[in-house]
Amino acid sequence: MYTYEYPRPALTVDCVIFGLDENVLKVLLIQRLKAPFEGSWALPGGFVDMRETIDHAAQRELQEETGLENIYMEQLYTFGDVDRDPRGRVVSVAYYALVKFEDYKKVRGATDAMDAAWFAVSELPPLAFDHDKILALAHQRLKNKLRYQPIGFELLPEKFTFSQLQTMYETIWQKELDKRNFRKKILQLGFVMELEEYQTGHQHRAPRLYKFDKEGYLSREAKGADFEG
Amino acid sequence: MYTYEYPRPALTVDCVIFGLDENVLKVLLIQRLKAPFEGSWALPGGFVDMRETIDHAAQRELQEETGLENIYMEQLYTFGDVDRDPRGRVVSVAYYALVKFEDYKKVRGATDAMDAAWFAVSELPPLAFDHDKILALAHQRLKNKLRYQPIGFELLPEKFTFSQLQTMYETIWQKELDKRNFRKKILQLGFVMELEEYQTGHQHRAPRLYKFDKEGYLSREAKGADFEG
DNA sequence: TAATTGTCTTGTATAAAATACACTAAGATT
DNA sequence: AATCTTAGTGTATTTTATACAAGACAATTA
Repeated sequence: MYTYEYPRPALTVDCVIFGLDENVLKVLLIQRLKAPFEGSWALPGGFVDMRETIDHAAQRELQEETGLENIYMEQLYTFGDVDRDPRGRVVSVAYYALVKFEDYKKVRGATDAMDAAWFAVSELPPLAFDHDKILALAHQRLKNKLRYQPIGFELLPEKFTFSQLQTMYETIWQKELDKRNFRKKILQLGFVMELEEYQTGHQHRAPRLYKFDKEGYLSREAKGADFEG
Repeated sequence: MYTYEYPRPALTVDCVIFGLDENVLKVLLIQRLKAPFEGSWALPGGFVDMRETIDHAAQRELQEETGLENIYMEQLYTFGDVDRDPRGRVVSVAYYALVKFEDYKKVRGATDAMDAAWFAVSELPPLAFDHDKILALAHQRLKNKLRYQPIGFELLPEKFTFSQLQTMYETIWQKELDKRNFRKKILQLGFVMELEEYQTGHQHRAPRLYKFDKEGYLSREAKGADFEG
């Protein structure tokens, strides 16, 4: 038992993990093992330990509930409404990340969850707590972030075609893009490197493969990829 | 005394309040009344009560320590390193806002602080805790936000001249702008309304006054003031 | 009242970036 | 060889960003 002079809210973390399955944006959910919301689907998450940073808590909870390890997540927002948890006052710091769906396609419910599974963002089950709000904000942020930073490469295999890249952008933005202009813009940004390899095995012309050009990206960033001034 | 089954971090809020004094970007600090860091300058802030949202806690603490009331603040980031507070584990949700410096020029240390005062962002005293980190992040965010949203009008009097507006942008961005191009861009954005009034009393041509055009801004936002696609 | 001072206000030419748009190329299959 | 399907490419137009200099006007002073 732990005693304090003043009452303290409990502190949790919640993780919004996005992945791209073909052309569908999905999110990783767990099925809750305990009350409240027993059996409901929810974002992976849990209580922050005293001896870990909140970033670490997010990583740990994700691992414990879904098995995903070493996922770099970014802090999203802290949710602190008074009645967001029926157990009492619980403040939750939300994180989000993009992962390669292929690498984590088969998730199992790990230690602290009945089950874990991917759901299309457009067809979600009812979620526990205020997790629908958290997820909506994360989706919003994802869309914005993609504009300025070359995240999203994390969603693709190491070598990818221009079609795959474009489809990813179209999926996350929910909008069709022109092939030629898209190619022009991406090449101009210098985020990708052309490879001398082609993706074969389909019944049509073999598309060239590309990979993310980290150096190109960083040198651009150093130059100051600023928009205004 | 309050007892819990598991230990809990304490939860605080901290507020970064920016104001523009002539051409100098300033931030509102308080001088701490108690240990730790007694007598040090720090961001206004304090513990979250059980029956208030974290947003409310930020407003309340700001009021209690500086007297500023009804300031709309935006959540910035949550700081959760293990050793950021010598008293033990304390997680802090940071908020930031812009206020009209003129309206709050004379701050007093209110109930919970020895003193409160404005400091130029470029000439800060040593700060308590990790408040330098918080402030740096807030400044960063402020600069970015100004690009996309017409905040900053909160920093000016209701009626302002183009010079004042431009000087504000130059101060926050720390960069000189071309007068003609600046005027063109702002007018094109439709954020301001021309008034039939002029600012007199100086020994030179009287500049026209403008005010923030909320309708113009909102209609633009509805149209989708998007940058890409 | 004419000249001076200091800021306010305005336009145009050029360069860069975004957009719209349609055909040929090349594997795979029949 | 013909067909199917996706890959790949260029140009003209519009929009936006940038660079840049002179006259307008109110107040003050000679």
